[in-house]
Amino acid sequence: MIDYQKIEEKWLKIWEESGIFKSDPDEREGIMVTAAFPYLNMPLHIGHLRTYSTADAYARYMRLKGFNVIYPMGFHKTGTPALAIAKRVVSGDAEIVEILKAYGVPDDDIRTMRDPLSVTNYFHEITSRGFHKSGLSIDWRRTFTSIDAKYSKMIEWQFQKLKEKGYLVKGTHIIGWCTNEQNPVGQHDTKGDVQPEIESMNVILFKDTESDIYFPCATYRPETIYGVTNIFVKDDADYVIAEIFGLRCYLAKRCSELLRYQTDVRVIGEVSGRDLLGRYAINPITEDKLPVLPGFFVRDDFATGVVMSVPSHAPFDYVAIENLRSSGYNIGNIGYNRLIDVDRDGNGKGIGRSSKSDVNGVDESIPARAYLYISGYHGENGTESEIESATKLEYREEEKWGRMAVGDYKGMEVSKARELISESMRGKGIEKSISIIGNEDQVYCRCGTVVIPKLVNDQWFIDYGNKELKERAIEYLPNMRIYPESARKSFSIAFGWIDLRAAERSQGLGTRFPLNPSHIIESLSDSTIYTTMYTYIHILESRGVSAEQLNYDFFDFVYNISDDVDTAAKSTGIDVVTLKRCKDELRYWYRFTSRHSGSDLITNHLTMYIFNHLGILGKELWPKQIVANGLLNYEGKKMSKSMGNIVPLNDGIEKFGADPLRFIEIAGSDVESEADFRTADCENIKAKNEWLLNMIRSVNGLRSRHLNHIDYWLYSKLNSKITRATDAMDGFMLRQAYIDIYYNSISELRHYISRGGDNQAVVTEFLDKMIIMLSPVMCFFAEEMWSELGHTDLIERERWPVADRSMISESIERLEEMVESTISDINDIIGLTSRDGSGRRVREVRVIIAAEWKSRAYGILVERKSVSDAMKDISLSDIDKQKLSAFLLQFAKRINYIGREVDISADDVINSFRDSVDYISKAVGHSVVIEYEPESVSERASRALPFKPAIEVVWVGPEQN
RNA sequence: GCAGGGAUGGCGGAGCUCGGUCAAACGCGGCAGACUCAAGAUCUGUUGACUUAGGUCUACGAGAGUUCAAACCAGGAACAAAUCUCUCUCCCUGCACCA
Repeated sequence: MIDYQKIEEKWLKIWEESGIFKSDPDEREGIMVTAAFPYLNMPLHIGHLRTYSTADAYARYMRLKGFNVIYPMGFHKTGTPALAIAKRVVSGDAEIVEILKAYGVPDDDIRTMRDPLSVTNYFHEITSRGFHKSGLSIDWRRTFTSIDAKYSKMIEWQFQKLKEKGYLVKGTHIIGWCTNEQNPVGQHDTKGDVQPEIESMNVILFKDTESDIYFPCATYRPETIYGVTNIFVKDDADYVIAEIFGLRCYLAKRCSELLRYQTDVRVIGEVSGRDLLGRYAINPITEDKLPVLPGFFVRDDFATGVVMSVPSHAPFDYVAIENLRSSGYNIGNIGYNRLIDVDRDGNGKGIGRSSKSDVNGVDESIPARAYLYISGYHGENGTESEIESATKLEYREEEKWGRMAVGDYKGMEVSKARELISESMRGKGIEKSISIIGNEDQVYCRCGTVVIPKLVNDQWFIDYGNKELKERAIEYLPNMRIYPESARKSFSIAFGWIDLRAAERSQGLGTRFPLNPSHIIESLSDSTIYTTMYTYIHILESRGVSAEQLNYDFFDFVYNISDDVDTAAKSTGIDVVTLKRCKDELRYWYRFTSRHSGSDLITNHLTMYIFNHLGILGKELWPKQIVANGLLNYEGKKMSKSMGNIVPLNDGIEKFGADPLRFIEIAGSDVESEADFRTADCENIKAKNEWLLNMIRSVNGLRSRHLNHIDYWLYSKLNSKITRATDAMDGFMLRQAYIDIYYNSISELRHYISRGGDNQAVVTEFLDKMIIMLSPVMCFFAEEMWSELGHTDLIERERWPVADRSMISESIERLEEMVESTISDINDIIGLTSRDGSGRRVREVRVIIAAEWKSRAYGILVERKSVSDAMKDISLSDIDKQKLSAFLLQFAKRINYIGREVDISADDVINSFRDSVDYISKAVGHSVVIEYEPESVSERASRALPFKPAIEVVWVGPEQN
């Protein structure tokens, strides 16, 4: 068994000692490969390795191609998740302890995570170790973290530039907010990690008939204004009269308190819900007089606590009305007017068409009632969740297929009418809007408080909506190399809608925001142009330059915004040589950069990466190549905390071996698609590796001698493989490349051996080149096999093989295929025909090779695409007309799609089959004779085709046994 | 809701850019055989249905639609969709202050 751990340790040590991955500028072309640096609030799992190993394979490939390559790596410590972890650990949150344990963090270590810094420091160590063990070819001299003092200096400069160019703007913004902790609440701050979804809702104002106070009714469906029958309030709740929207309104007391966070609310007086009952309000559009009634479903902590009732189209309203009616409550004269027709196929009926329930016989006269029926709600025993689903279904269908049946927009699609109605009411000042948290279930902060929307004033944003910047990005997009190509579209869409992006936060680790030092620079914004720093950070470190020296002059000079080295030297106190080295090295490595990340970062990080480069830096420093890879599943399922199926990176390497893991992640699927790590695949690769190693060890037992047919075949396969694989690599089609390099090579070697191949020189060359090509992916194992093959230098110093085109022979490969397919045909025929139960046995098998003229005739037919033309062709005039037409006519039906065949003479085919006759006999288990069509007496001989010999199975009857 | 992507055989997953060479690569899994005292690993074959000669039929979420070149001679008619169009159903991803 191959001991992967031992091999890994061995080569890690040798790589470390040789310093092979440290690179400085030289006469070669430079390439910098970077992957989005890891955020350190959790250990990485094997899924994260996908990006890093893919980037590594690319770096290694380009090294083999003769480029000077660096693959540097930093660490991201900025932001709030680490803070959230520390807070939860301090508060003794059992859940976080469980999660960390699931990631393999020991109890004792968890207890040390009492502040964000120790959280990130802890994971920094673990992650760094994981990167080493994964075999990433990183130049570790160039590492840093996003909270280093020098990093902060660079970020401050970046924001200075953004400000100068007018990309920083102030504005207002709605966020999730915890009223208890007085903090913004993001996904990782909520119970269950749910993202608070902030939505806006319409509020329509209905004037009280007795006063100038309004009922502000929150609704998603302003178009139903034509069918409002009454107003609902919560009768056992407290209400207030408050000034809001510049008017006096009735609001639920609790709502008035929440709405304060997003608009001005001034409470004037209090009133109980019960007091509101019996009043009347005026529909501002229809001017109907509407009674105020108690609604069982009305909440006094959501929106305004005042609801307009449209019982014909809102199941809750319908149920509330019916309940009141049956309980004897005096509801006055309330009827059901149909406002919207759902008519999907023009027959006037359509309710419930998209539902799976049986909708036959539903009375559609009152839509809300019909939807309740479909959803299984039948009277008294109905549940709220049934009403809920009726509501959803009705909203959805009416939105999608509904047309207005009444009002000013009669006949118009609901979705369109809604907008117009809303617009018109806003114009008249009778519709306003508010923000609400739209999640189905309430969202709670981890402290237990309900999350509410809050309007933030005076917030700084990066203006990615800046027209000129946007245009520049859109224009530049086609100039970048993007893999997979489909990601280019995602970018172009993201470029279209990216707009204001908050640039600062009130808490977390990171660089202070220069324009508001009490805030921290938001952590996606502080990691956009940091890749530049990889190019010179080691110079600063080795020259003992301090962070304080890194003023704006330094960065202006290094980033080529200024050429004034003397000013920079003077104001920074850094010597001219060092300054110039920094500048030169930045330009050297930035001539070609390859940026790697998961495809999930296209719409945020990668887009911001591009925009910041384009916004601040000169064109020579703009991004050149982007690679966005898909994610990784484990045993067919997404890895997640809740599924408990997370494999931490370091565990994964120990369990599966870095190389098999890398192989599956890098080459197991196309870059763009989701990869799947399956243990079975991993075992399969390990077994193949065993076989390869044994193969290599057996090479010494072979001898070199003159070349046979099968040796040429293997050479041809090798060289055509090199051509294809190189093309695939250059197009970032790693999976395709490695099917050829790995799987196909192994089966070719197997075939070679089964055909009696045993030439040492041939096998050695095949293995040498194959292993070199394998090394970008299985870096440790390739190194080990390379040394097993007797090489003393590191494989990293080798060159990617170049195909010897003279060794590629289509005909040799085709002949071999013909032999194989003939074997399989013979087996099929025997299998099929020996089922007759007669007990007869095969005496021998005749393989009849087509006459020479057939391949000539076929070639002409392919060219002419016409049987008659081919018949007339003078070069075929020597052939018997009858035989010729019989032969050609069998292709007539599919004449337009028969392809050109490799040109092989009948002699070559015969020789090849005669050489292989023992092999064929063995494979079919019967004696085989090879015949040439013109000389054959077999009645099947005429069936022979140029690329497919005729087969005759000769039987011995049972009586002769 | 908005935007993007997808639906292929027991499973995963190619192919669909340029409709005929696709019963559909490759890998799992299943079955049979070899090896072994045995199991595992490995190797070989097989794995839609039917079939006594290399073939036929049915198939690529559901439903509908679409069109072309050529075929010993002459005149006439005509064929094909995983792949194109539309509709539906279902699934996945992103949607902002969050890494």
